[in-house]
Amino acid sequence: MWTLQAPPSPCLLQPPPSYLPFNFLHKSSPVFASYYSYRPTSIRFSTTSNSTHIVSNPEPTTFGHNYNDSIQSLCKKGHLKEALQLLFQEPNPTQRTYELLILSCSQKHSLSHALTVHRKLIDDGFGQDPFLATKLINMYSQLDCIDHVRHVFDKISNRTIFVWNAFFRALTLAGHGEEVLDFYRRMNRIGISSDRFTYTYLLKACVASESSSSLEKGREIHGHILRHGYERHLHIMTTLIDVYARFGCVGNASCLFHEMPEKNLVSWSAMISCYAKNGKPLEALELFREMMSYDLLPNSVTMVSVLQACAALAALEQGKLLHGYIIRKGLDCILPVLSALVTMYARCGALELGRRVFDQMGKRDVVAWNSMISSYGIHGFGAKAIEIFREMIRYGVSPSPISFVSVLGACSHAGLVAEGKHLFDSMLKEHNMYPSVEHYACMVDLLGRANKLEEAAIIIQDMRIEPGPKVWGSLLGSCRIHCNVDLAERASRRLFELEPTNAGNYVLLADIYAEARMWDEVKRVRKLLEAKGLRKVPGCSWIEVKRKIYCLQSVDEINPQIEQIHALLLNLSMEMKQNGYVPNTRIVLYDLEEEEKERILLGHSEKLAVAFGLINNSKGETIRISKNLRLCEDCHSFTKLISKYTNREILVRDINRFHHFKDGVCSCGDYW
DNA sequence: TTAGGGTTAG
Repeated sequence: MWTLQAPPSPCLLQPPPSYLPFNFLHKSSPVFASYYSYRPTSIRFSTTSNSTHIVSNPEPTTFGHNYNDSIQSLCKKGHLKEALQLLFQEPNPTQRTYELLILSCSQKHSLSHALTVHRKLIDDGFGQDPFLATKLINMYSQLDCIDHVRHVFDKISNRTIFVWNAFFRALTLAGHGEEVLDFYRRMNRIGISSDRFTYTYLLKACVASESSSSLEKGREIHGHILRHGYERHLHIMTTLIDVYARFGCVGNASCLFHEMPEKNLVSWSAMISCYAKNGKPLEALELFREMMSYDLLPNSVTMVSVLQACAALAALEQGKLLHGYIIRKGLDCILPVLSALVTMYARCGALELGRRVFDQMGKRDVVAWNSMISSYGIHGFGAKAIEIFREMIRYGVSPSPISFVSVLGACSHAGLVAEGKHLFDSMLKEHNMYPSVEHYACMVDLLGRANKLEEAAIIIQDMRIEPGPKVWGSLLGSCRIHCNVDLAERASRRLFELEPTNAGNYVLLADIYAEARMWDEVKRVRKLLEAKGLRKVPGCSWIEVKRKIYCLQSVDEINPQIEQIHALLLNLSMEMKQNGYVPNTRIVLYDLEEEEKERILLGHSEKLAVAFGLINNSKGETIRISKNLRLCEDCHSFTKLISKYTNREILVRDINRFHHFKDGVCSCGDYW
């Protein structure tokens, strides 16, 4: 159907009639000029089809402007209210008009204006336009209004693949990954084919889904991708690498990456990030070097992952080189890069350098503040972490859930129980934030470490949400420190149900039994571990010597200096034994002769790294080590004595925190 | 019209 509307009256150049919804034509209003330059001819073409609206209003005015140009110009300048006033003046807004306004509502993050635009759009007969439905879904998604997203999706009858894709994206962003997969099945049942965009959203939905079978679903989508011939698609393959990375399937990710026929900076960065995040920092740095050898220049995103890898390795010299590169390439004004630098320096033991980067930041977002809070935390400066936390609030930055995890973690490392409790209580009272499982886990850790195990158990009992594996894991960890067998058995029973394949839980329980000399129980847990085909994560320590990073493992046959290392450790051990060192053989999980247990203890990766540092570093140079697990009691007391005996400063960062050994004392005050 | 990688914690 064609509708030819009456041409506008020439009186449009006169002042507007008084019935206009807004008094927008005050001379100071930015819309004033636009209004008077607008002279549409308003020929509107539309069809009755529910899928197509060809509505056009393209005529330039005498002044070289048309209506949509005016709307666009107002939107660009951020004058959304005025653009809306203009909308109500126009008898024939077009699809383009609404597209511009929807975009502007998203940018201005204004739900009230969004609702106005949406209502007017329906009144003007665009309610079934799939193009605009897609835009509306994106808009409501950005405004965090998932119910409005659902409403738009429910109402639109012509659901093009664009509409489905936008809906999947919105649901995923809102954390409803599980639902995406249900709708995907529905979409398949009614015979709508996916396109390349659908697969990337489906994969992201698998990651967002909290179901225990998310990985399997991801693999299923991978199968669909292969069946539909997208296995060479750059974006889909990159997303797939990221999905496997997030599930910790480094092997799968690496296979895909190496089989990709075409790679770009994003795919390289995704793989580097996968290694950095999954305990393979050396591989991350190696891949970064390889990428650079192809003259592919890293961007800020790549640099963040590489800095993470340096942080994991405590590779200070490498980190400094990267900092130089970041400055040369002008990436030192990008907030995530600066936050990553703060963390890198702190995790490499150079807290002061991290603080310097933090102090020089012109602008600080909550992540930057959190980086600094956790940096003080891992170094054991709990009071300082609380001070930074308070300073952040004074500066007007609202704490995020991670700010609380960081500051509570800092209290935990420093044994600040009362302060931690107070901060925990302030979450709801002062910041209107309900504690999550992570926060409860921090509280259990705080109380547990401080040997208030029963109080920690009561916290779990009174939780308003289901205690997850993190909470029970914290309790089990505390039972390990204070050797509480009864509570450990309770915690591990739950953990074995919740995380049947996490080897770490079985090892912790076996450690507790070993410490209590309950050898039959140790054997039982070990058998359970073997029956499930699980393996203890092997301990490994990294050390940087003359800008090169070395990895030492307890069963190390790769290092050419291994014999020299063993000999040095044996000598040191014998000499220190004469000066009071007693090997803590109780932590060895096997019921062996004392001598054999001592030999096992001397083979711990952290001691090998210390010896390697003593052999290869210059005299007096600080030894910096990073370890993938928690430092064991024996390595801790051994390193304390070595620092005194060899007059060396030794920095060891374990999975939890920093240990700064000097003159026979550790900065953690033996509380870790 | 839609798309891929990143920052903070335990």
